[in-house]
Amino acid sequence: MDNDTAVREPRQARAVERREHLLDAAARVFAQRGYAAAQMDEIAREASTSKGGLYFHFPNKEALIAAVVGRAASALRRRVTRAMQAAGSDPVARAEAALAALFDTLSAHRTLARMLATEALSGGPSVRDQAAEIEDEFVGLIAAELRRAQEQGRLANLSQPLDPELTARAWVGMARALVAAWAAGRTSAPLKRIYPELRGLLLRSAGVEQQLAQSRPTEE
Amino acid sequence: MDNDTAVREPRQARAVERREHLLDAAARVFAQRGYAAAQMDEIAREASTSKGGLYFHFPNKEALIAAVVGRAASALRRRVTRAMQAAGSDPVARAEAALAALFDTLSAHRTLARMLATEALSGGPSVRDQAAEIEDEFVGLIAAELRRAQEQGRLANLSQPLDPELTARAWVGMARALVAAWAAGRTSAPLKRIYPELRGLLLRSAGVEQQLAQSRPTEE
DNA sequence: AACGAAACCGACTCGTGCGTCGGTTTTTGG
DNA sequence: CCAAAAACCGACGCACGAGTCGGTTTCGTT
Repeated sequence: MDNDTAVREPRQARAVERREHLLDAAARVFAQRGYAAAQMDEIAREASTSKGGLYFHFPNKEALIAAVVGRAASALRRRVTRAMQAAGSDPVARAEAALAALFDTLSAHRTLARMLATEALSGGPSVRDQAAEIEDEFVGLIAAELRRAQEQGRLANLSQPLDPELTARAWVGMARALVAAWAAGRTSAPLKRIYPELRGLLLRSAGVEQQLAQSRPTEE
Repeated sequence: MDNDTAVREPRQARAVERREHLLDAAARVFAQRGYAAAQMDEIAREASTSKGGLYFHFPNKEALIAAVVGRAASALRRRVTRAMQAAGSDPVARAEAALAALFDTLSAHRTLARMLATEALSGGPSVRDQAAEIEDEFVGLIAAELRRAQEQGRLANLSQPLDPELTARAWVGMARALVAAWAAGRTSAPLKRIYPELRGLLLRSAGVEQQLAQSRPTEE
């Protein structure tokens, strides 16, 4: 009938939607089986399509997992930066918000957590590098806030001032370790109890004076 | 000639020695290539032997990496427990000594660090489990000391006392993150500077009063 | 020396799973 | 309604690498 008021999705949109669908399926399979054990056939089946259809959208397995990891990273990045903005301008609050968002997001999606914290390491070197870069990105984000906090004298002043990047990496390492243990079911502690305690460890480690130490439930 | 004062190694010893040699080669290759990409052929070549010879000592690839990881874990365990003994009876000193030994050992052997911190994750589920168990073991070791320290009132007394196991896991997570970043060359900080700072982060995070905070160079 | 067992060798088998490709269906534009 | 392009299908080809196996060498024993 009418073809200018048409509601049809102009191909591009369909393609994007389809791609998304495939990525969902791939993420599920990769998360469950790990990179090596995940088979392209199974991913296709999981997406109710065929290998040919899958290969129409992604040139090979490596590119597929790269896309999956990349998308997960974007989602994470979005959440973290939003949380930081919402936290205002206080660097300590922003750094803490970033960690909280990271922790929340990962623990809300076991799949995503497994993906980034574990399975990404089992792919080829390219995926490993990709995962490392993502981690570095978050470390950088937090390190920047710590640096500002330090300049404002919000951190403990020690004989030698602490290195923001090193501290940020340690923070992320803590969070990752706790999430990983939880995701693998190796810890008895329920999630609710973990974060507040982690928060305490983080802040104390950097010598932040905890004037407003009320546990503020992790938003979202 | 004489057969009771014989110096010959009674086969058993030779076998052990050979096995050790093979494990060395395997460790190198696994560390460099990762589990999946490491080929039995290459390991054999690295050990200047043949695939048949390799398979005479190990039934399959899985068993081989399990042995490699197991041996590395033993070495680590030996060092850590010795360091703890040497640290005396003070629980805080013992916990810290354990971490220091862990950090020292890993950072002294890039190969070993890659093995445990990274490559172990890329093996099959069995290896992953093995690695997780090893980590849990160290976490338990440290958690026990933290618990004692807590009972002696050496830790910050907060509204709710901190969970020793969770704290221990966070500590190990920190150490692992820093070692991994260093081993992958993603951090500019030289090793010498890393540990003292890590030590500060650790102790502060648990609210330990640092009466004897002198940096005591990591022994060995 | 002579025998048997342990240790070692490397060419071959064989399962597996990635990626291809000719063909079919669906969508789009005219 | 009709091409033509896009999207999809799934059987097949093929490389790869773990594990096997018959044969050879080394070593200890008598």
